[in-house]
Amino acid sequence: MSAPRDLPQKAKPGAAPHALLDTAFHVFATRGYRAVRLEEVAEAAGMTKGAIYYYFDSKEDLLRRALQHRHRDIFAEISEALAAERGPASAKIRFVLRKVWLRWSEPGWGHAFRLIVGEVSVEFPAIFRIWAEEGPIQGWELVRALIEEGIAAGEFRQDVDADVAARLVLSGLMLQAALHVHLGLAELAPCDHDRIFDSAVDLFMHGLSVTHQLPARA
Amino acid sequence: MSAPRDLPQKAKPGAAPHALLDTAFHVFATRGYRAVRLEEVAEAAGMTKGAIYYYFDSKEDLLRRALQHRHRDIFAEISEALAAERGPASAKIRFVLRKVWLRWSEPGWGHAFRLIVGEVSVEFPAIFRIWAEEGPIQGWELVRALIEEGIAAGEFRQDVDADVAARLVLSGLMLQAALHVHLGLAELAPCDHDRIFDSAVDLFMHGLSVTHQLPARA
Amino acid sequence: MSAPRDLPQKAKPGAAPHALLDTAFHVFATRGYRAVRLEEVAEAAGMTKGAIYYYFDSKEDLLRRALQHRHRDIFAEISEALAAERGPASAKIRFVLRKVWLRWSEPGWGHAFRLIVGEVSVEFPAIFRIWAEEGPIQGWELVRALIEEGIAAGEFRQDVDADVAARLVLSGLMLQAALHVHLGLAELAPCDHDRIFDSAVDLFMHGLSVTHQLPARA
Amino acid sequence: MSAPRDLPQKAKPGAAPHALLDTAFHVFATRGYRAVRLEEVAEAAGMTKGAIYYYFDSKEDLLRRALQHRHRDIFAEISEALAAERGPASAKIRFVLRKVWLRWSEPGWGHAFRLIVGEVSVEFPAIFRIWAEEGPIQGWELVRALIEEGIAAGEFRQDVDADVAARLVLSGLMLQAALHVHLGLAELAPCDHDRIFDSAVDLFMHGLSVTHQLPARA
DNA sequence: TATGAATGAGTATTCATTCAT
DNA sequence: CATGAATGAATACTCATTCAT
Repeated sequence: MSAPRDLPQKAKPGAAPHALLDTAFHVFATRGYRAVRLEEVAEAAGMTKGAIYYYFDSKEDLLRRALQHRHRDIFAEISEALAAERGPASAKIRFVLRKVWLRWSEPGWGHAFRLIVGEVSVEFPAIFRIWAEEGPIQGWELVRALIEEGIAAGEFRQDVDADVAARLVLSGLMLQAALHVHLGLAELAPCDHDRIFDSAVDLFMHGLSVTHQLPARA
Repeated sequence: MSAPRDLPQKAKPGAAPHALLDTAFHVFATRGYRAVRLEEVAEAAGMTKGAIYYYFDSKEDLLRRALQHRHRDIFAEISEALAAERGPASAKIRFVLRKVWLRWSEPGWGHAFRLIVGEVSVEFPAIFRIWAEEGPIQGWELVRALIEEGIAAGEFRQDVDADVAARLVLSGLMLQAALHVHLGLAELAPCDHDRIFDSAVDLFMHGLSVTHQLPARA
Repeated sequence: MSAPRDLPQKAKPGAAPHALLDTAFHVFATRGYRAVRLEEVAEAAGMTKGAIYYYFDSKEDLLRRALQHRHRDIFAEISEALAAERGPASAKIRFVLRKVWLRWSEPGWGHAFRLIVGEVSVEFPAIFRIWAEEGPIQGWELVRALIEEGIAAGEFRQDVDADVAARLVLSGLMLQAALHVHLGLAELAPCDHDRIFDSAVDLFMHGLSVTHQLPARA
Repeated sequence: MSAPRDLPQKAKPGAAPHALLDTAFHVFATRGYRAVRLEEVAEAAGMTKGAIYYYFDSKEDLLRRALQHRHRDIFAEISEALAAERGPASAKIRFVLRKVWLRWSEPGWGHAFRLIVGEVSVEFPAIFRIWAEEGPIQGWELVRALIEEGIAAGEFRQDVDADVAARLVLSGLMLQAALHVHLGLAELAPCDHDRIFDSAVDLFMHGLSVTHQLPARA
């Protein structure tokens, strides 16, 4: 699936564009849309430039379709899966966060993040907008709803700002995934992958919870 | 910084390159390093391509210096400022977070983030590394230290994972600044700028605080 | 002409290439040999590029054969028809001119003229030469002979330059047909189609005729 | 002026595009717009491809400007020169025809004709239209007016179709120039250059003149 | 026969870089 | 210092041609 693809093999006719899209996405994400020559994409896909132009109108067209093809509306999927979940809001939130953390930790995701935030956002703003709406924004709304559910149930504090809370935790995990897992910060500032998730969610849940603030010691 | 550059001829250092660096940074950040032609940078700076080559060796050189020039070691500055701060760890953390949030909210910062994460990370990994070390990583360490100070002082829970907590809150605020403040998400999912900060810090402080978990209402 | 072509496999000669040749000729003539892609020819002919290569060796081969196929040695035909004509030279000339004018007025002829004069002349000079010899030059000679017949019969002036006269009238009608009838000048400078022929022949005949020059009125 | 240009020499700065336009026109006219590579044009102009793109946006742009640059509104010039002419309409017409015949006999004109009729007409119809309007059509009108002047003066027959007469003689001379002088027919069907003009004009004048038709001998 | 897929040499175009003035 | 002009290597894209099926 998200495997880097073993390139040299002959692409089956008919399925060729499919494999091509995966390869193109991978190459663009890894090396940069602008920085990579179409010929390199072709080579990586085991074909020649001409073949790409048989299927796509231009480099831009290839990128667009590659993005569409790779695009999985993760929060729509999660919403569905969530419907089957029972239990308190905190459990549901934990469920959601685990799902996204796993997805964002998949190999290649960080490069996709880089591609979209770094290049698509300036070169194809319309595509960036779609990503933003179906990605982060939808995520914020899903989690915000769950937090509000928890507030209504008395599980979380009345005065929690559900919207901002959702934004903070998802943005935090997303950027951690991008920087730490994919962009090399794991080597510069090592931290166990599971620990990041567990501690982050713990902290987040503490922040939401109904509490008694103890008087400061001093 | 704005070093005079040792060039064969009588190069009068200073003024001109200074403005050029700002312009170059702005144009690269806004429109993309790869996507923008040097001629456009020159035009934006009110000179011609040739003039740029009087000051810089190449487009890459221009980018490097522009990044250096714009780079302010924010956490070093904050560390210094922090030295004068009295009060509990929570106050110090709030002080630090406010500083970074304001800095990250400055116009153009989000584009710089885009430039660095999106283009520099793949094209000039060494520069990216420097940015990472002096930026996020240093930030994480500064805040982690303050959290540990709070833990030691009994102000925060003993079982808080200071490292991850620091990562989460800084990553969260950083990506919020980039996406929300600069990359257009403010229009797609409006949220007041100050509220994001205030609510986020509130949530974070709650998450750290020593608390009495009340029995669930039901 | 529509020769079966000796190809390695069991090539069923005939029908298909015939239509193809017509289509190819039309497309090349209308849109330009160089400017048109073979794929467009194929599409216009209701087949695919590959099929064309079953019948023809190359784009050039297709053009050659299309030209041959469309080529009708008009002046040879006219010579034959002329043999049956009785009457004075002027009548024969009128007969010939009417024939060529009608032929040159046929739809598509102007584009063929364009193709041959505009593209074939520089890209395939040998083909152009054949066209010139069987077309204009043969025409000039045919008409010149008729004029000389008229001169010998005392019908035309002794001092008429039969060669140049033939050239002038045929060139004039030919370019009028090309420009006026086919290349759009009819809209920019309207003139009735039959009138062009009738008046032109009238003028020509007056020019040839034995006359008494009257003294200028003033 | 219309000299083929001695290419290797260094183009003076500032005047470069001027020489380039001439060269480009020459190369396109001689070898075909579509058939010629931009690099060949550059080479012929003593520069490199890049330099052409410094001055022109595209190959098409170069052609357009080259056509404009070379374009001399011959009939406008002739109209002016004509104003100084005294004498009967026949003399004026002879004057005009001589002018155009000389112009159309200039080296390179036939190639220009080929370029415009053969390629420009199908690829850039708008430019072709302009050429048609300022060339043939304006010529027809000028000569038609002179013929009408002659008719009014009693010099020419009342029943001459001035419009068609003008068309015929100009088209005849134009195509003779193109085919005979420039496109190689002079070798296939030799005819003295001056004789073509003199005999053609003689014939034309006879055709226009007031005459007494003698009874046919038979 | 005919097609869809693929090729690769060719071509227009771009753009970082150079340099005489 | 600065510019206009020019370069040429790189790159997107085209299209005649091939070929397995």
